[in-house]
Amino acid sequence: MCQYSKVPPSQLLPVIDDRLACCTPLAREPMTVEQAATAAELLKAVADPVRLRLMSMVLSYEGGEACVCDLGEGFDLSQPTISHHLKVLHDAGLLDREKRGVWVYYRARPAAMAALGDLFSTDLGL
Amino acid sequence: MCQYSKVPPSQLLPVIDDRLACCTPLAREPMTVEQAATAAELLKAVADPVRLRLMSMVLSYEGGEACVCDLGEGFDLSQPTISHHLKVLHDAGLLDREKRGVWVYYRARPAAMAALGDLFSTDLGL
DNA sequence: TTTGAATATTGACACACGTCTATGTCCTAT
DNA sequence: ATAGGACATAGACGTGTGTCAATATTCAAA
Repeated sequence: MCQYSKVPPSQLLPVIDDRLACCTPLAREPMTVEQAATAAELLKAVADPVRLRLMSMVLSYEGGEACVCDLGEGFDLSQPTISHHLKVLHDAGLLDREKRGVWVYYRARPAAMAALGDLFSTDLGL
Repeated sequence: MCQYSKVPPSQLLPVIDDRLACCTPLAREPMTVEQAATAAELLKAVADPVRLRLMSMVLSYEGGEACVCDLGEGFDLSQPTISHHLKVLHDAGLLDREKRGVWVYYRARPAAMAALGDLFSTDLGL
């Protein structure tokens, strides 16, 4: 629980990102070396139980965003460790970050989520 | 290219697996610790550029299966390293393995692929 | 301006991971 | 029975990763 009393103010504007519109579905044709490298970076960021839970918490919070002070709970981990995991997700382009006063809010980037979804999509091209 | 002359015989029967029907979508509610652990194992297996390309090659091969002798090409890696990566994918439940004569054929497990797809699915529940 | 709280950064450490060489196993053809 | 090829396993080695304690930074309240 946050120990400060002020209420988080506004919603974040959705951020549009095209850096990740690279990921072909896994199943249609062999990936190129570059596609595989890019996709693997994304997947490595998310391939950790703590980071998966963090992503899932951010996504299911009201407004799709969450304060670090709320995210830290439920983990038996030190504050720097949580901060580290959030940084990994942010550096991979999966989470957006906004500081409001003393707090920092994280929000999932739709483009990155879509890129992950596309990787494992099974629709046959139409 | 395979150095043996015999032609790969039959198709594999599709394998039905329920061990992986565990993965809730990431976005609807916070994952449990167990869900995150299971999903992270799957993701870690696939979060490597070589393994991504291997998966993609297997999936896009005719009949959805591929011989190790064909998979090894296109990589600047030793045969044991390719074998190691295939084992990782197999141990994670992503690839099925069948030995036919001297060759070994790998085939993607639909249930595991579906589990990965579900993780990042954005459909809202219906 | 000083204090205290929220978060990030740094540096250290143990462990996991990707790769290789060397070797083993299993199958087929001779 | 033997030889050779396809694939797996074992062991070694360097690098990457998750974690922590300690410290720095930034902001708000008093």
